[in-house]
Amino acid sequence: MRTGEFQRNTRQRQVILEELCRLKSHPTAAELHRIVRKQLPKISLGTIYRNLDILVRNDMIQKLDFGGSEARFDGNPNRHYHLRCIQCGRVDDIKDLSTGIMLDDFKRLKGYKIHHLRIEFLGICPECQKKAKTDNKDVRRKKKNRR
Amino acid sequence: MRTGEFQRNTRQRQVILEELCRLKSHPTAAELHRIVRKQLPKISLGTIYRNLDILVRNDMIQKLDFGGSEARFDGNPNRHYHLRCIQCGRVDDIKDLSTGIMLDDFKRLKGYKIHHLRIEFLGICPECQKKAKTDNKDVRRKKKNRR
DNA sequence: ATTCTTATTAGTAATCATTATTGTTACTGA
DNA sequence: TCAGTAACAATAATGATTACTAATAAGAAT
Repeated sequence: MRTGEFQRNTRQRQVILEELCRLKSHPTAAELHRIVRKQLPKISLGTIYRNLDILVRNDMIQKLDFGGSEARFDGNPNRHYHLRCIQCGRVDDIKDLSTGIMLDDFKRLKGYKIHHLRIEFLGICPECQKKAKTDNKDVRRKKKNRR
Repeated sequence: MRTGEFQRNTRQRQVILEELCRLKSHPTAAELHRIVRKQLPKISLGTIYRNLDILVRNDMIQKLDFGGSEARFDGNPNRHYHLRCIQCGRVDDIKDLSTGIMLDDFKRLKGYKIHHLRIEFLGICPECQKKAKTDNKDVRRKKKNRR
């Protein structure tokens, strides 16, 4: 699945990726739509969503869907940390986490007034692990019985 | 705003808070609706949402709105860390973060298979800080000119 | 206790981000 | 050249949440 889930490199997808990577901001799908439309006036919001999804699945970009309303997208696929404004929703990168933290003891970071730090562990819970196992068995059985 | 934003202690709000605090799981609004309906069969989903919102604003519960679809709610208002299943959306508490991490070096935690750790800094960006200042000025001016 | 005020409710409609569907276009490989 | 299909634009559908409205009931005043 790594590379090449998609087999046609359309102009739409090229421009979406280009523009997203060029931007230092972390636009929402709608914002990106507005930007890409300057080059491709007929492109639809659905195409933006569809391609962003594909690019995420191919690890070429990141989807930043914290709570709140709209998800935001980051042209940098490498994991790094983010600063989010709880008022306007704006998202900034943190280049060097450790330095950033040392600098002023969590109170301020890139001009932000930090309210709190959220740490979240993402993984697969025990039940879903079990389910995945039995699902795999089912798949194997089905494969065997094919045709 | 701390306590007493609401002035009537309705049965609906009591039961919502009670049930949420009793549960160790972190139910969605819809799940909580199903549960509370056993005691108050006529309660509507809107009432659940409205009261959860009020309780959050009064720091009596927490809203856990990571990305994904539904937000989840936690009857414990004190900050602590969470484990989230990226498959089913289930959320568990982490009681002692440091011990938890030491235990098995991020690979496993409470039976979860950890995929990654998300760190997010939440705060107010420089622009919103400026805006807040001018807004306050406006408020002061308006107060002066009252009546 | 009874009345009064209005915060809160149930029920429902509206909103908004996102996803799915549909009919069409245009690659791609035979 | 043509069949098959990825991807498109346009638009409808979905699903969580919020807003609206008339009815209800909590708590104060009488």
